[in-house]
Amino acid sequence: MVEHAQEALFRPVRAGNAFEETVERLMQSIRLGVVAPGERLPSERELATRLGVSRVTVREAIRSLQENHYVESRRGRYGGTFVNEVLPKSAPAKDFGDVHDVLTLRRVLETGAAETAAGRSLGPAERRGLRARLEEASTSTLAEYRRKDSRLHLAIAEATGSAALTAAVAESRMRANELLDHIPLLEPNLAHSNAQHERIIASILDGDPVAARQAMAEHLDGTASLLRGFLV
Amino acid sequence: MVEHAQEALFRPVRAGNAFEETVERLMQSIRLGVVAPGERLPSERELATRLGVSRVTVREAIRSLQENHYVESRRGRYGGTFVNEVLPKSAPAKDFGDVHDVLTLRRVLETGAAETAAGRSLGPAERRGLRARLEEASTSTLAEYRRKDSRLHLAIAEATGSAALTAAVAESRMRANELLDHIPLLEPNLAHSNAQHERIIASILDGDPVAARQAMAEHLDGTASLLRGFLV
DNA sequence: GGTCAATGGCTCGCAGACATACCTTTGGAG
DNA sequence: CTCCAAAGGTATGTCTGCGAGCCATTGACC
Repeated sequence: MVEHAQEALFRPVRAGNAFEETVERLMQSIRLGVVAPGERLPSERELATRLGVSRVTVREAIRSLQENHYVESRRGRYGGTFVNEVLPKSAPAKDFGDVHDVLTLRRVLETGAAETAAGRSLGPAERRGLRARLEEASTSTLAEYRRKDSRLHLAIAEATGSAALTAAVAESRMRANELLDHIPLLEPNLAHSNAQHERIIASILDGDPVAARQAMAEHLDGTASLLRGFLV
Repeated sequence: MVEHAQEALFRPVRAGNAFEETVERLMQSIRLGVVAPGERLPSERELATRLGVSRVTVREAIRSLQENHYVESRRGRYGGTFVNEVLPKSAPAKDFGDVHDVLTLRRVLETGAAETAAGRSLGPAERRGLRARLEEASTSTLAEYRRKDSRLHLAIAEATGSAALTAAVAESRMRANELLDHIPLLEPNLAHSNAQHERIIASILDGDPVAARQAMAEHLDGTASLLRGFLV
């Protein structure tokens, strides 16, 4: 029997209970900027259907987000659950146990996504989307940077046309962001990131997979070494 | 709100119920050759702990595998649940809906894994393990090829030192194998695969990330185009 | 001003999964 | 030959999560 592969295959079948998983997903969609401040989440009934969870569970998750001041709900038609304009600071440190794990997977997924996206022929809508996200990120403030940055990276993953890859990137980014939230974000870093973003997007739009991978790798390695420096 | 990223984030939180997920995991460990024919699965109590599931659920899953002639259980000390020497043929065709999805993610993960593994300094045990898996695969018969092939690829993923990446590769391979089980496996393909395997492992052991990625990409693209040809 | 569709708010009974405890079988060690 | 540890086999009470239905609120539209 192959010993080590078992660790992967016999890992827990579910990360947490339905409630916790649901909270996690909604948090992700907010923290990654998929649903921006002021915007409305899908209705409870729709979320229940899409997340494959009962409405009761969705409501419990939303209540939890309300209590932590991430969202507010309004009743009546045209009501719904809205993301607050001012979001709480991130949770107080979790386990940094597997920094290497997170960073390794992130690097593989995101450099692969950049390369794959560059190798496809993108439609005009996709090209516009990428440019728009790039613009968003480059003009963002320090406060909203992490969210705009994630939206850009998610857009790149989407440009691969693979839902599974997009989901994997979202998951990986969320884990990486948990770590990144604990190190300072400085203006110079931000400017540097923006320059790298431009190179990445340009390479993708030019259809140059090698350059896109290379640019993404440099971009990620930058924050990775920052992280390793701060956490060790 | 970014529309498409929602598809990834608002996907179902759980693939199935605890029972189905457990069956899936045990099937994976058998079909991927992590537990070989004749070998014993971990005890029910251990599986329950590691999979984060009750022993009742583990037993139901094992019963299901028994009924499908994948395993047999023996009582008493030194008993246990053993993988049958002769395994049933794979299930009758599932949905080929997202071939592109599966292949895209597989390519990203496995080329990334090969590159990462080649970029690390591997210990003697890891190097021996890789060579052993290569030997296994190259001397295998047609019948057991898919399993030995998976063991080799999993060993490469393990060599990255990232459990998360290994788990992702296992998951991805399982999905890819479901597709591959429906196309013929011919002697010439097998010989070709073996040659490619040698190049991949050689590049990893030489510490040449670029060559490792390149070799893995060619290897995967071969079966990918085979698949696309047969399924379209 | 009335209507009504869509949304959040709420309740209750059922099925699945769980923890826990105990029973039965088996074969190696002493 | 006896003992007993470790494995599968069984039973029971609890709790989480689900389904389904209904209520309360709201604002656009007529």
